[in-house]
Amino acid sequence: MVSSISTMSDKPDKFSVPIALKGCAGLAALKVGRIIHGFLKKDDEINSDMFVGSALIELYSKCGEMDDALRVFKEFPCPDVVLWTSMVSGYQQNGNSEQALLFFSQMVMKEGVVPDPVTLVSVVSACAQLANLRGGKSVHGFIIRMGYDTGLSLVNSLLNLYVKTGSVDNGKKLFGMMYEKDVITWSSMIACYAQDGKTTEALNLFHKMIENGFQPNSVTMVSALQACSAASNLGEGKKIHELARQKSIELERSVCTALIDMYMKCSRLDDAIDLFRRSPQKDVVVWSVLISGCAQNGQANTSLQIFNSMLCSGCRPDAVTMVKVLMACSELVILQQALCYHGYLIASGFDDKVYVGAALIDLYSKCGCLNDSIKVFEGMSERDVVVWSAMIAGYGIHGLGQEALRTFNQMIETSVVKPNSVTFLSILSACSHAGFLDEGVNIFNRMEREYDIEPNSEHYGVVVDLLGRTGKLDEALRMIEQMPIPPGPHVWGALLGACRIHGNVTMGDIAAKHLLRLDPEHAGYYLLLSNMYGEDGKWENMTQIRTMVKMKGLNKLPGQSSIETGSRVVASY
DNA sequence: TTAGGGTTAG
Repeated sequence: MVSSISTMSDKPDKFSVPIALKGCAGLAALKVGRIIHGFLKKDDEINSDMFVGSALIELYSKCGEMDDALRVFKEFPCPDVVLWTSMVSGYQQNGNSEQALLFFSQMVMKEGVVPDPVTLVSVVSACAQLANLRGGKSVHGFIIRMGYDTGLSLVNSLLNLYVKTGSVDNGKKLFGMMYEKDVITWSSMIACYAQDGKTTEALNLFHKMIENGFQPNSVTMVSALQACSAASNLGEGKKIHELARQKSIELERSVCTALIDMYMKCSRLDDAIDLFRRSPQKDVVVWSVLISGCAQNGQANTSLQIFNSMLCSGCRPDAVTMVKVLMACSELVILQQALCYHGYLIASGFDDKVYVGAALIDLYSKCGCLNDSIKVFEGMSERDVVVWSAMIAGYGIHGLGQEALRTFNQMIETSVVKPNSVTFLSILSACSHAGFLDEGVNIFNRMEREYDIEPNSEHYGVVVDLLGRTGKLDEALRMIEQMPIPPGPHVWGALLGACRIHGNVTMGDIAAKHLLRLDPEHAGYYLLLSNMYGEDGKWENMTQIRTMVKMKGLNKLPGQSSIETGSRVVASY
């Protein structure tokens, strides 16, 4: 013991230097690391040691200095697989996965270095980060051929690839074949289900994991909470909250944020705000959750107040925050303020993000400035399905059915983007607003046949509305009767509206009966019904309905509008 | 005596 200490204190050698460098990397102590590196340059033996080299590369990549890492790497004429791997993983962990894959291909193709399981973990992670399923799958094939497919870390990284690319089937298959699983395996599979909206599967697996004797950690809980949020499952969410409290991780940043989001999605503003107040680190993510949560719960004004508090607290907004703020503006139809935020977005360089563009398109079209939506849309170099859908919806809101159809066709014919369920809702409602019966019905029929998208209750609602508006009441009713899923209140509501327009009280009665059963608290439907009776001279029925509304204490929500002068809202009704 | 890897919040 004594002798080893005296050896250590003599002079650093190729054994002690990597340990010291590793310590620096762990502490992100770049300055100290650089000093050590400086000393080494005088000693050729230490400097050319590959263990020292990889420790240096690790230090620089953990500190985000990939240029320095590359300089170290280049000093080795024949780098071994560990040095190559350090570079690949360094690029991957610094978010430069393209460069990681480039390095990997150079290593294998040009230098003939055989990758080992550790290299492949970084390569698979790079594919996952780029959502490159094809590349990842071919690496998966290689891993099987090499017989590496029993290493837990490597298989976990493959599972993560399927999570990130949304390939639930591949993930499920791999998960089923794994004979060795750890908490990361279970957490990844839960995330896979949760992110795909398979909330029941996610929560079932969460319970199964506990039954199998694994302790969920904060990562597991975040995914399980995501499932609760998506399903608005307050009961399960509260149970997970209790579990987090027991494990004293309730206020850990990611858990706390996910909990706040869950309470917001379950309309429990008070619980969400209570947690926010208690959260020790208020970063831009948790502020954004609060801002979007308030807007989603009909408190867009509060959203903007919270945004101001956030700025006052010194927290800088990012692109996601700004999108949430724009959504709140869109809700409040306050254009002047939104214009300032658009200016800020451009100044911050956030405006090149696809989801920012989509939010701007939505904002301008909802504020009545369709031309600005078009300008944003046309200025975008990259358009995803949300962007296309927002533009189609924008034309729809403005009654420009022809333009909506043209955009929809342009999307299908000229881009690789595939329409999703929301796109169809947008185009169908554009057809409905414009009274395009044949086009709407045609698109509705193609939805499942050509795009394998099952229409949901909302899609049916829009088509019923379309049929109803154009007077095809019998067809509308037939469609409802033949629906493979139970018709929601929107569907019967659309029929009732059509019955009122066309004075068909008999069918209106049928629709109303279903509606009052499905959504007995919705005052608007009672009003629609009583108006219909009134127009038909059925005063007795009308009085009956109005009495019912009074007895139930329901009030139709007053319509809201704002007046904007200069940059402030001066009145809100 | 020394090295490189896998899951997390909007």
